[in-house]
Amino acid sequence: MEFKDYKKLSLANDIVILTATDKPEDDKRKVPEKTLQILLIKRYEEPYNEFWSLPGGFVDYDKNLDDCAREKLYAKTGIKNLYMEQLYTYGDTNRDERGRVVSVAYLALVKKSDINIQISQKTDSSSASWFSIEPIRKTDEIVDVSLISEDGHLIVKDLAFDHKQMIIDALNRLQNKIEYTDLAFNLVPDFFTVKELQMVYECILGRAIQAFRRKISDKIKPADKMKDDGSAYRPAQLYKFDNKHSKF
Amino acid sequence: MEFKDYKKLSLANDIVILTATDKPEDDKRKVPEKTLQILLIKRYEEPYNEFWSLPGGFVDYDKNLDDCAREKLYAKTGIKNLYMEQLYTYGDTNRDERGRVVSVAYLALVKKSDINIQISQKTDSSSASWFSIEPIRKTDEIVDVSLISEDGHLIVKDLAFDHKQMIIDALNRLQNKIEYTDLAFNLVPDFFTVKELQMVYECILGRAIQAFRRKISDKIKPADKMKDDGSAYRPAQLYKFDNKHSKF
DNA sequence: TAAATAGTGTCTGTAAGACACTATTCT
DNA sequence: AGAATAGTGTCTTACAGACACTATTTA
Repeated sequence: MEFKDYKKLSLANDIVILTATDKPEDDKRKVPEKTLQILLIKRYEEPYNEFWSLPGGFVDYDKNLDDCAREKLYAKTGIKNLYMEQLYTYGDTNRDERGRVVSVAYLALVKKSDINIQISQKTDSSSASWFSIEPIRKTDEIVDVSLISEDGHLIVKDLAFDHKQMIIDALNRLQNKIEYTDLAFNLVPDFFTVKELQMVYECILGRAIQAFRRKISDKIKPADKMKDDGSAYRPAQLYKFDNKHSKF
Repeated sequence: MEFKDYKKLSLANDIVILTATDKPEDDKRKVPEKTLQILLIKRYEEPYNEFWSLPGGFVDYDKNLDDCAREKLYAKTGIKNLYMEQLYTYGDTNRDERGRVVSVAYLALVKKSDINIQISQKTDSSSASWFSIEPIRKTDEIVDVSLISEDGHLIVKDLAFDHKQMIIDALNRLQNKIEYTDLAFNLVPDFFTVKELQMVYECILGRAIQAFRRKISDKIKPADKMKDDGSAYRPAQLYKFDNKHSKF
């Protein structure tokens, strides 16, 4: 038994893939701040030819929704086990001029150190690139973003479809959830300093945090390693995530 | 320009419509506790013939996703302006044996006093009914529910499709959001006593709240009315929602 | 007067903001 | 020695939990 065709429509995924990276810092003695980065794909077809867009594609009739998203994520990053959650479903009639397309957006968090260089190889006829995110806030809520490419240029054109709104929604989700979950640990290496973790929290929240060390002391445990990158002053203790009471 | 048909699938809405109502209380001098209730529809077709299910239906190709849900909600309740938010999208391949159906679930909150009696008239060849919800919690999270009809009987069969999971997800969403938003005011009449509002919070959270009056004092303002229902002892001040700093 | 609700006062513990302070390491 | 980070101590404020207390009304 099947449904009549008039009821059917196209369903897509779009994935907001975020990572945290060091901001360039001239003074090499200072601990660099962090910025969020997002992976975007350049389109080479209409509509929105030559616009940047979120990685995504149509949902396969025979696959679970979550599995589809995870497969697309793997194709772009080469990582299998990483954090992903459903974000929101966008279903306005006019969001794709080719016809009715409803899109289920996902939010994924990756450690930059985990990413495979397969990225550009796997993507066919389209180029992928990381962009730094500069959120624009109104009373703590993110209402807009600027995106800056690795060579320092702003994206001047809008993004394809309603992808900018998806990014804004994803950033707000992350900003809210980071306060009561342990999502931030998906954005630092397995071994990290307290300061590094703090920089991740601060760039997501857009504000400084006091007494940070005390607030997360029960979520981390010291590793038998010290940071050793030559450029710093006093070397910092490296920690790892203590997932005794992890909350995702 | 259109997409190929093999990409297409069926998209549905399901709506979790919740309200709060007084628990039956033998001692008429006591302020009654509140229970959450949910509106369910009895199916009279396969699959899941004679099972209870969430109100819903297929998404119209020519209508925005949100508008579709709002129209269905209006058809069931006769209310136009009420609180509704998108809950989650359920997309496992095996959730409907007739074929691939992805469903976008919504959560709606209604004041029992606002509901039109149109309900049973508007629903064609299917009967609608309210069920009291008894959540089952594990460390504060709701993991299951029992549903009790107005004549005191438990639903013994499971619900249709994955609708039970949708209800559980909706209740957890409500339980979480009620702590940092003003959603609860969608579940009390326009004029309410502090105790009545507290009963709504307590039944959603599943625990008692201390010093409730102080915590919400800046969200309510006294109305020029007192409660007057004959049965109580000292009559209580009626308040209304002060939406100066409302958060939804 | 008893019983029940309406509403206030106050103590205590916890956690965050603010910020001064000590300790350590490299140039 | 100076500069920077690593890490601690402590004061204050705010708020939640707990619970005793007063006030008001009707059976």
